[in-house]
Amino acid sequence: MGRKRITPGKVRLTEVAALAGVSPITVSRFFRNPDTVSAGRRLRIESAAKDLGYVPNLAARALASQRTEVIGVLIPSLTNNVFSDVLRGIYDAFEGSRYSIQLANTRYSVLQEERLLRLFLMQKPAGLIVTGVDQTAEGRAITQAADCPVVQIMELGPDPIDMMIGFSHVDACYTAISHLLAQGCRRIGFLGARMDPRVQRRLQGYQNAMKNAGLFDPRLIVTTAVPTSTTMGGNLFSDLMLKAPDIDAVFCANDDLALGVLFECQRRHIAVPEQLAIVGFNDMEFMAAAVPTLTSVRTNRYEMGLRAATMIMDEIEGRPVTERVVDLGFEVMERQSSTMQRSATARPAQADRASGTKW
Amino acid sequence: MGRKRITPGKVRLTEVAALAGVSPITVSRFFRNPDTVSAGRRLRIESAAKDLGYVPNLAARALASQRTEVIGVLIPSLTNNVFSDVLRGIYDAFEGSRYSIQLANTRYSVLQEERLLRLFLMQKPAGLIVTGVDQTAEGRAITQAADCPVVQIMELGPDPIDMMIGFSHVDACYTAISHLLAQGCRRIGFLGARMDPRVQRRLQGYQNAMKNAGLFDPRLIVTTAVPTSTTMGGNLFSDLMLKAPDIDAVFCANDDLALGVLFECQRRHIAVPEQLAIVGFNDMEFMAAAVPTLTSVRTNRYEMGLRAATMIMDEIEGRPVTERVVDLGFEVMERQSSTMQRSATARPAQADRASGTKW
DNA sequence: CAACCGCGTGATAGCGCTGTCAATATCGCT
DNA sequence: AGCGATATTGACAGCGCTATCACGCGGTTG
Repeated sequence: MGRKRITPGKVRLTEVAALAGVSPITVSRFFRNPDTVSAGRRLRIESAAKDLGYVPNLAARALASQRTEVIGVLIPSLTNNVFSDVLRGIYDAFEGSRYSIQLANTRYSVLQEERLLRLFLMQKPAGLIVTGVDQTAEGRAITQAADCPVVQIMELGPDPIDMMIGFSHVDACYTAISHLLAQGCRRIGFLGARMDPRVQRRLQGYQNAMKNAGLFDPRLIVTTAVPTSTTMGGNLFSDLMLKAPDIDAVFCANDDLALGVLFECQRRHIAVPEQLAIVGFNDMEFMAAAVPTLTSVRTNRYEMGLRAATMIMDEIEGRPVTERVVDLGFEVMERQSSTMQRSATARPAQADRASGTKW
Repeated sequence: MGRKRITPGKVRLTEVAALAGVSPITVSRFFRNPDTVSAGRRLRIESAAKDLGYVPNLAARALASQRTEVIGVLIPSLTNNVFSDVLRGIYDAFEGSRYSIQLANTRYSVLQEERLLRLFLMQKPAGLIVTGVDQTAEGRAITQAADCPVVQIMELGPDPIDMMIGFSHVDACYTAISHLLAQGCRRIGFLGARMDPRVQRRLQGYQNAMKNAGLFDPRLIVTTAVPTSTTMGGNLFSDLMLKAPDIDAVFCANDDLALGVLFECQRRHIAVPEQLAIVGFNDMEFMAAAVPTLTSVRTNRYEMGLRAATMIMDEIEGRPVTERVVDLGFEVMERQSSTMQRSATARPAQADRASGTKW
């Protein structure tokens, strides 16, 4: 004969309604949209709820309303600090709201991403934040089919699923290389690890810049599929020195690599920037503290997370989102490692000892 | 007269049951515990569910069963990479399980932590992972009252809420300082930022070691409440040099600070380790790549997250957790920045230029 | 002055699943 | 063969909330 559950001092909508002298549905309305309830009842309900210590049951709400208040966030890595900045922005934006964040790690795999997308979507999330623009066709399709706001973050692309916020990695790298060219560098190496889609777009920007300058040489490019690390920066740089000992600058697809290159230069007594200029990407905090200070491309990661979250909430709550594709831009932070007063002649880096070491 | 919702091709437990020729409750049992259903029906249900593309409705499950499958995780910071390693372990462990992780950021505030604890507990989570042992009394009480497994991570303490996994920060720092003393260092500085409870315990370990050696001097300690950063490492070191110019070693409460100190030494032409030994804490990846390589205290953060999650799952699923307090230990990774063959006489660091710089 | 609108409110009937208990089938044993 | 014990299975009645529709009421409209 069914369950005979005893629900002792449980506080439900009904209890609040009884105390406030209204119907349960009115209490429900009060919690979802106070404005639809007349002022008098509003006050009575409010105090009744407080007196009883009422806490809404989210599972019941989700079941009855057929939707959840979960925001799904898909990022490729939990270790890469680039994403922790974005995440902080997202969490800060949703802090105190009724939405809760469901975070998942795609590990840079589009297949994993599609699987997780599917997993999230079957729970009918209130919104979705996904990294990058390289979802599988299937993943795009099911995401588009789900009618919830979606923001793609970290980069820009021609065909947003819904909304988009990021910057052009191609342009960012192109600009960084242009800066090196303006400093008189001619043999500029490219170091990249992991080679996820965003790093590949940076490589594209590098190639564009070098080809435009008539300086492209495939031997200047050294990459690996292995995840990035400082140690890897040193290793990649060592490889590069074997392939192209005459380099006068290195662009690193991220700052960890750049730090590794700096250390390797110290090990090899290569003067930075006199013999070799270094430029990184992301502008992590340590770049400005290094000796010499390291040039990098600043990206607005915290703001990206913050605004992505805001766009989602605006969309959900019916506030029109006019800017559906937001370019957050970037800035080349020119520091000691790439700025020099010198002639535009190439000076190879293959020295065994530094002559005018600054550090 | 109630809703007349049209539920077109919706696949519920009932639909699967109809196709499989069993009752809905049997299908429900099949999904929760396949062993309780006879083999014949098991196969029929399995294929029926697959044919129909059945997806369980988690909200309905949570409402009916009065519990969720949410694991709450409370960490103090999303930026500090120490926690991203732990998180990675936690996410890896729960990957593919039925549990979903709810992450929240206490921002190093016990009040925030208590608020979030309350927030989580009212949703009846399946488990809870909290950072550290310094919850408010109120926070401890409500957490203990909730009957779900709880793991405190990152450190150890005398009175676990439920389970605990970490290591002794006091011992770890004591051991690191002992290493420096064994190397002949006498005037060992302590640099700390943020000064959260764990850093304070490291300071305690430092004080114990220095007092035991009869070398304690409060002027050797420089701390700040500001969050840690590489730049801050340089700043704190500069302060220390003003207060105690005769230091021959610096212990940094984390690796960012240590890197900042290294850079500041390069700026000031102080030879490491000849004039100044440096030891960090956490053993981030870059420590082994620096020039000179930097000594640090390795902690098993990934494993900590992994095992905390495993303990939670074991507890939930009725597998007895015998080791309810796990000491993961630590290891002093002795590297160039703190190892030297030299006499035990103090050599002050206040040089203006390096004589035998290695880098 | 009837028709109409919109606001605030309430009654009703689920949302899709599981706890509880009863019923039946299966088995081992005396 | 008879009996209790053990696995399987099912019926029923909610879990706590919200979608939907209905209604009353004051104010506008033609």
